[in-house]
Amino acid sequence: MTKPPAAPESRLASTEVETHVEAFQKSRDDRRTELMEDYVELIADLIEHAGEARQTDIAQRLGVTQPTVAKMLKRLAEENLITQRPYRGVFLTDEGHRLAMATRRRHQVVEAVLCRLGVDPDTARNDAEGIEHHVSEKTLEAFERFLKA
Amino acid sequence: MTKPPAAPESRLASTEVETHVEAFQKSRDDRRTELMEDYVELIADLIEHAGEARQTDIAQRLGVTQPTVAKMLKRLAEENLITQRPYRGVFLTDEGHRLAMATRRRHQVVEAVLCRLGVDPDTARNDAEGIEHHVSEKTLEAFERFLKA
DNA sequence: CATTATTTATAGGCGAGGCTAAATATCAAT
DNA sequence: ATTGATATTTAGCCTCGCCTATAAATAATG
Ligand SMILES: [Mn+2]
Ligand SMILES: [Mn+2]
Ligand SMILES: [Mn+2]
Ligand SMILES: [Mn+2]
Repeated sequence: MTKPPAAPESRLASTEVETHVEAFQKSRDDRRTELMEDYVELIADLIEHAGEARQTDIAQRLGVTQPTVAKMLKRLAEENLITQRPYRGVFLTDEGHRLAMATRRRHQVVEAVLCRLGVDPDTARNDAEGIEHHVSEKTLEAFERFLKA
Repeated sequence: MTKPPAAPESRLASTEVETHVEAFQKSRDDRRTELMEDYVELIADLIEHAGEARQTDIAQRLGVTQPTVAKMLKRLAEENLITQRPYRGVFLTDEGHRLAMATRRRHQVVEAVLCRLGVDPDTARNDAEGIEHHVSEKTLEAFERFLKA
């Protein structure tokens, strides 16, 4: 559209535009859930390794301030991913736990793939922390097949 | 910190925390530049394939409204990535062009790697649109080695 | 050249995600 | 039990990225 269908590139334009916009929309969508995934994954880790997940611990690990964490935890509670007992730490709901485990799996698989491709462990961990949120189920399965081979 | 150094896991805790926080900070940092990268890459594509990049075209491709694009273009101009000539479209500065080419390279390499690993083309394109922004130079080089092998 | 269509600009609003500062509440220790 | 340290809550404030509605400018057309 925008210009009449006479221009040479316009013939394929409409489908091209649709596939393009789909990718960008998925990307924006992923961005909205990235933080929630990092939180539940971190909370699961803290509970397993430290026995509890308090706001200050979470803040320290994420590198943000504690009031920032407090506000986000409210959102996570509203979304039924966690419950809170003041001064007793944060706990995952069943739904939160499922999301945490799914995120952890993706994180591990992505990191392992990077390592297998010769990336050094530090870089692999750092890059995986961002990449993990954009890996679809299909891509994840392809990664797992690659690791098994 | 937080607890005395007596707890069993605390011995490694301090370095663990630092590496963890580094990954999250990189992830947040990448998120800040994601959008700018998508814009300049798209603008380069539009100029090459359509001869010009107007606000309405950009909006249509990204799947957002035109005022959203107008506002973002102001930011990109402030950051010296683009220049604008009203009703004549958007143009990349040298800096913007360099960023666009770097982003395009990453996009193509990531998409190619996914395809090589057996991901179908549509999924590869969609996932690459998000993953590309979190791939460091080291990982990119590993990807390129993998593709050559 | 006057009218219409398209493009761009502007105003105002909303939620997410970050911050600092200050008030509360709990915990720990003397 | 009092005091001091630590943890949590709350209150503003900011920027970014999205939106709708509208106005203004330009382009295209009869
Ligand atoms: Mn992450
Ligand atoms: Mn992770
Ligand atoms: Mn992208
Ligand atoms: Mn891209």
